[in-house]
Amino acid sequence: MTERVRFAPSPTGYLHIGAARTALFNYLYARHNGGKFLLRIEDTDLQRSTDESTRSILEGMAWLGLEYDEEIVFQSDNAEKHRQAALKLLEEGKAYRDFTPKAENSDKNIKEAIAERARAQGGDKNMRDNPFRDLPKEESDARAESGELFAIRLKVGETGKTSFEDAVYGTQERDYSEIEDLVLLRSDGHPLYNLAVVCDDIEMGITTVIRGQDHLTNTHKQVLLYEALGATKPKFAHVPLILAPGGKKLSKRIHGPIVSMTTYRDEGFIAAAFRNFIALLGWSPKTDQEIMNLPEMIDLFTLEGINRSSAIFNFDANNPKRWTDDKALWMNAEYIRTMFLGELLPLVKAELKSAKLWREEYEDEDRVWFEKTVDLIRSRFFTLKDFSSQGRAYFSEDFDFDETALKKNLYKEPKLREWLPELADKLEAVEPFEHDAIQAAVSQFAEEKAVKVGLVANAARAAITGQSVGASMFEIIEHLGKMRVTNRLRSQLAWQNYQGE
RNA sequence: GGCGCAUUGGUGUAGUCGGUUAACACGCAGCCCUCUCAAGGCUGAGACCACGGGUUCGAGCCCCGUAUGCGCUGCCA
Repeated sequence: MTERVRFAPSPTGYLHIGAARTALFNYLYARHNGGKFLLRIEDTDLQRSTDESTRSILEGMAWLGLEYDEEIVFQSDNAEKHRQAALKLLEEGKAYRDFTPKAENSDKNIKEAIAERARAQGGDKNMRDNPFRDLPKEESDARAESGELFAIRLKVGETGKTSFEDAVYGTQERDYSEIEDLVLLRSDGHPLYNLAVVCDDIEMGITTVIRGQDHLTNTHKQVLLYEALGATKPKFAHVPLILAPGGKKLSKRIHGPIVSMTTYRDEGFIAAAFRNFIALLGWSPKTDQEIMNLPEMIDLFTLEGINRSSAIFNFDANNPKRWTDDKALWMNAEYIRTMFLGELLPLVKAELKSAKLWREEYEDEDRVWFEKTVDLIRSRFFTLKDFSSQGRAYFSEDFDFDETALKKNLYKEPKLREWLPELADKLEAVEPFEHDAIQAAVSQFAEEKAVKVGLVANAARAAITGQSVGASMFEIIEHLGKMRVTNRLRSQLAWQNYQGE
């Protein structure tokens, strides 16, 4: 039987990092087993669902390269089928009408309210005490016909327990006494989550459900539904949650854009790198290999490799250098410096375009120069953003001078103000304008001034690139060319704010 | 409150049928390389494997308890 799995996000916000990982795992599982990866948008909560969210989820998945098979299923389109299923269960006596008037829940602090109520009841709550549970059919029918509103609840058995085999957490059991008679259909006829999920999973022929561990207890209710509906239940695999530092829940409200997939795209992450990073949160190939491309990941992925404890996504909101997980940043840098140049170029192009630094010549007569530039500077960069910030001097004459570069490499030796233009004159005469000849010229110049080569080279770097760090100075000089280099060395721009030391 | 799940260095993870100096990666410190910074190479700090009891000649691995965290407990998803 071919495996069919699905990713089923509710469109109530952007694509959350945890959801993205769930999608990834589903995708990997499907591809590893030659199965189908389906997408279902769970938009049954009309109040909170938005098209904007759906678009953002789709964008995030496309960015990560998670292509789904078959048409997207919108859960709201199936509402009528869900209702029919509930009615069928009612007909068969497996569900009952509950005429209790709907309690108005203010959705503010609803979680706390529920927990509070549960605490007050203690552990003695009898899940089978609904007065309408055993209402005679005739009376129930009569009240319904008279127009009285009712919800439909599943009639959970008096004794017994549900059980299922979880591929990650092992055998799971739950006594019926712990499961309430869950509402299937709201009194306004609106089908609820558990019913909708089960109906759709059956309809879509889902064979394995891979989802967050927060659904582990929901699964027992769904197992009951599969049984009532006479359907065979799929395999289940619950994946551990991704938490914020300190083991707290990673939430949009508290942690902001750090949890959104789009943030990483917008902040210059390589999709392959981020995908690689989140794959390793809660899953391991059980080898020392960490850098994996998609085909390798697909090849190595198994449910057995998923572990049970939740992972912490590390970051420090107060430290700009650690705005997101260290390892994610490292991995992105690793990808930037080792990926095929041909794959990196379009990404750099997009970044330069958005920073208004892109010139069409880079794809035409300056193509080779552009490629060499990217290759020259990429090894020190962490994100694509660095190409337009730290790397700005390579693409524009209008760049800023880094404060450290100014103080450490220029202002410390005031004579450099005269020396640099002199160095420019010297370089002017270098022919051919190549690495070794340039190095010889700079060394000679340093010797004449009786200073270390490093002093001159670092000063030149500051004046030419605005940075205190970067590639070999001689390579940079050769690469940028005589014209730009001499102009920048003669320019007094860097000394504008010099106030003496 | 009840029920469920989890617990290996700061973080992500390895640890086969119980016998290891508890491994790898990120991060951190130092050294080498060097015109700087990365990269690379080398070295180091950091975990009595949450805690307490068992079982055993021997436990990170098995059992029980406790603590902590998380999840569920809704006519939300």
